[in-house]
Amino acid sequence: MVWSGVCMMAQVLEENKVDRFADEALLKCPECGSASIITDMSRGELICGNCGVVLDDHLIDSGPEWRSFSFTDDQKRNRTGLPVSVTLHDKGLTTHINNTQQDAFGKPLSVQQKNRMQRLRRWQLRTRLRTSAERNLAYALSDIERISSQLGLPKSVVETAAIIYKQAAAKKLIRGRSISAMVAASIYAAARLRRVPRSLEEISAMTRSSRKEVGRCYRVLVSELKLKVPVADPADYAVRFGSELHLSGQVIRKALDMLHKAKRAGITTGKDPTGLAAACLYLSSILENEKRTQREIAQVASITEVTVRNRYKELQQSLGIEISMFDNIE
DNA sequence: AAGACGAAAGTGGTTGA
DNA sequence: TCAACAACTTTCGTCTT
Repeated sequence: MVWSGVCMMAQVLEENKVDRFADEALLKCPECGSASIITDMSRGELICGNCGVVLDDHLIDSGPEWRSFSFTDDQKRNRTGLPVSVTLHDKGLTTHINNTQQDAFGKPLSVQQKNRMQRLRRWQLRTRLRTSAERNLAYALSDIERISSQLGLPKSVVETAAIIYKQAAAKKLIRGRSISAMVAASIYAAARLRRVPRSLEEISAMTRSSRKEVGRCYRVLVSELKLKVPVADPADYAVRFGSELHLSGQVIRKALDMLHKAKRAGITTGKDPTGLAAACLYLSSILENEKRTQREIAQVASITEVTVRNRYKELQQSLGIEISMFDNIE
C-alpha cells in the first residue's frame, strides 16, 4: 500500500520532469522565433537568448535546495546548520537544548517534564565544556574572534590564529602563561603569516597583556610550533599607514618605490619595519606636497618621532634625496 | 605656538664568547 | 650566563617657520 503510493509519486515527478524539459526544448520565442531560450535561475526568469524578451518570470527552481560548504556537505545533503568552523572549540558541532517551556506541539510542559528538561540542559552544558582545557579553548577562541574584529583582521587570520592556538594548547604551551598573551601572540603570528601584519603594540593594546609578554609568547610559538613566519615587509605596513593617514595613491606608490630602493641599498636589515614604512611615507608625503607631520605619522605607526627622524635621515642620505627638494616646496 | 631637530640617558632584545 | 652592542624610546632644550 505504502510502496505503491511512493512509486506512483515518483512516477508523477518523473513525468513532470520529462514534460518540463520537453517543453523547454520545444519552446520558441514568440517575438523572434528563436529556439535559444535561457533559464536564469537566480532571477527565476526564462529569457530569449536572441532578442532578450522575458518569457516567464515565475520559474520554480528545481535545483538542489540543500546548502553545502564542501564536497562532503554536498554528499550529505544537509538542509540546516552553520558550516563547520575551526574558530569554535567544538567546530560548531553541538546541540543546544532550548529554554522554551513547551513541547513540539506548543503545549506547555508539565512540572515533571520541566524539571527533566532542566536536568538534561544542565548535563548537556557540562558535557559540552567537559574539561577545563575545553573551557579555556572556548574562551580563548572567542577572544581571538573579538580582538581580530576590533583590529579589522580578515576571517583567514582568525582561522589561522585559532589553529595556532589549538596547536599550542595541544603541545601544552599555554600552561604557565597567560591565556590573553597567548591569544594575542597567536593573532600576531597569524596576521604576519597572512601578510596583514599588525604590530605587537596594536595587538597587546587589545588585551590585558603587555607588549613584552606577548612578544615572549610569540617567540615560544614560533620555536615550538616551527612556524615559518616571513620577515615582516615594511611595504605591507606602508600601505595601511598610508590609507590611515588619508594619503593619495601616488604618495603611497612613491613610498613603496623608496622602500624598494632602500632594500636594495641594504639599509633596511635590522631596522623596525614600521619605522621604515613611516619614514618613507613622511618623505614621499613632502615630495608629493601632501605633507603630514612627524607626529601624525609616528602616532599611526605607533613609534616615536625620533625614530621617524632617524630613519628618514638615513633614507635621505643613502637614496640621495636632496634637501633642496624640500626648499622648493616649502 | 607648532613642528622639527638633536643630544643624552635609559630600556629590552640579540649575539657571541 | 653575561657583557657588548645596535636599535629604539623618552625626555628635554633649542631652533625655525
